[in-house]
Amino acid sequence: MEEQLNQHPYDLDEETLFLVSQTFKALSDPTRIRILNLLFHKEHSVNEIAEALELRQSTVSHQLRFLKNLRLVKYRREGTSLFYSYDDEHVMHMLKQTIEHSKHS
Amino acid sequence: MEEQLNQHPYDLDEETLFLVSQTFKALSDPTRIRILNLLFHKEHSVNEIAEALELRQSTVSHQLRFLKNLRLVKYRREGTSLFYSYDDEHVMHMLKQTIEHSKHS
DNA sequence: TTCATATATGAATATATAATCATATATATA
DNA sequence: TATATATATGATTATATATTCATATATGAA
Repeated sequence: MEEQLNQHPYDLDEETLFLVSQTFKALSDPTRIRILNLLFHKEHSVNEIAEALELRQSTVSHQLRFLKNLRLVKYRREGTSLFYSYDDEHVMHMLKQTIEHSKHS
Repeated sequence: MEEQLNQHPYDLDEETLFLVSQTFKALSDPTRIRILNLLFHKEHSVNEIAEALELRQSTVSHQLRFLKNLRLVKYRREGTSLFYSYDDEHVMHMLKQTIEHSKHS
């Protein structure tokens, strides 16, 4: 028997609410935005990202794990390096649009 | 003389970064998502929102202030009631798309 | 196997944030 | 003016989150 906590006609069910909030939360942090913005152009290794954005390696790694869990990025291995690239066209499109929107405001 | 803190070619300037992160932060909280989702259909007073979503009046008021500061909602007065409606088509479009996207995943 | 390099992970900490309570403010009406 | 109703606000608290340091793990080369 399914739980039905949301009986109001114009309210969202919990699962949808969680997914939507998580997606936008991924895009709500400046560091994650900068990382994804870097990945627009091409894939980058963890160290490349850290150097380009002047961030600690562990900071980048933690944030990449966050993005990976939401399937917003993926990676391929090359030796000891992991090259990350984006993995969600819809989210990247939203990000790009909002960046353009913000630049002109 | 303008400050130039971001010398890296593929990085974003601070102002854009702040605007983008704030916009997505507005959409990253379940309560704010539910409020905006309610406003898709029509304007609502603060109490109507609180009742429909089973939230405290002060919770709704605080969140509406947050959304108002970002110009995502506006209001009109009618007696002692304030009727809130959305005020940013771009953001509402993103929200709707992401909700639909999440419902089907 | 040993060493070097790249990345991931866990714990700790500082900060941000959402919800709540109590109360203030504003408007309308008697 | 006095009262009722609707909303806003400030302080508090609990929770979530980002960053950092120290260290573990994994891969490749010598």
